[in-house]
Amino acid sequence: MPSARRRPTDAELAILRVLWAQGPSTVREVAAEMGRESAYTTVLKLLQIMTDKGLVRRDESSRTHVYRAARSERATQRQLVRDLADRAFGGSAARLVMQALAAKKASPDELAEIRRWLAEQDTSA
Amino acid sequence: MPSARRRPTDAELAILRVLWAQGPSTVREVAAEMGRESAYTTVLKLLQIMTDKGLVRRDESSRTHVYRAARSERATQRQLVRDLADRAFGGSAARLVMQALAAKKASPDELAEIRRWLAEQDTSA
DNA sequence: ACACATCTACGAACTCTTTCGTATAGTTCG
DNA sequence: CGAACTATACGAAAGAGTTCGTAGATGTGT
Repeated sequence: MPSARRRPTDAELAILRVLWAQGPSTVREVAAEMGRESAYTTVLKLLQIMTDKGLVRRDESSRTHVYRAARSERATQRQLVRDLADRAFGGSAARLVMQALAAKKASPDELAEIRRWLAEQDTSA
Repeated sequence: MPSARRRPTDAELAILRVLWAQGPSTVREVAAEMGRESAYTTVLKLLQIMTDKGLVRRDESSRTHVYRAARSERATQRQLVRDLADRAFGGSAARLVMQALAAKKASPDELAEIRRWLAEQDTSA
């Protein structure tokens, strides 16, 4: 039984974003945050599927269930980046990085943050 | 709204990788490069669909058609990075960059290349 | 010409994702 | 109690993606 780690679909990721931003939430809270783009039962169904897949955990102790993301935003982002690097960059994170910097202009602040990060890599290596 | 830019699917991306690496190719050449994981007609069907979508161009001048990627590898990579930044990083390329660096250790050479890139940004700005 | 190989076109099946309506049960409150 | 409200569960449909078999056209070698 291969522990095939699947990446979240688009709709699933949209829900995860809400859960990461707001913390544990009910179906209604998630649906409200997503606007009228999805009906209440659509969000409910997605959350049920995501529970089966292990993407979210469900607290059923009260009648109104409360959902929370099973994995952190950072861990999920890492998985997605790794996946994209493998699928489109021959597994090279560095090449992905340079395309990322080219794809959207980073602000001076962001560039500074990246430089700081790189400097830390130097000292810690 | 005809110019709704869709991202290539997994199977499409696998084929594009072959076309980028090998240049314009026939169905047989693509299928051979992909091993026995997909039957010949599967590759053919995908290429037909990709032609309709505008992902590849088809040269029909000889009986055996020759396909080539419609967009460059770089342009496609950029689109994918932008898409991922929007879906999972709040549109911030810089945050994606730092996760990319964390997701897979970059080699010293790669880190040096990134520093060089950053330095160029400085001088040109 | 005939047999055979190779090519494209196309349809059908199957899975996965996404959407939402309806059914049903628990809660609230007049 | 009973009407209105809110919750979960479930089914089904619609769409996208993937796979491959079969049909039919075209080329090749004997």
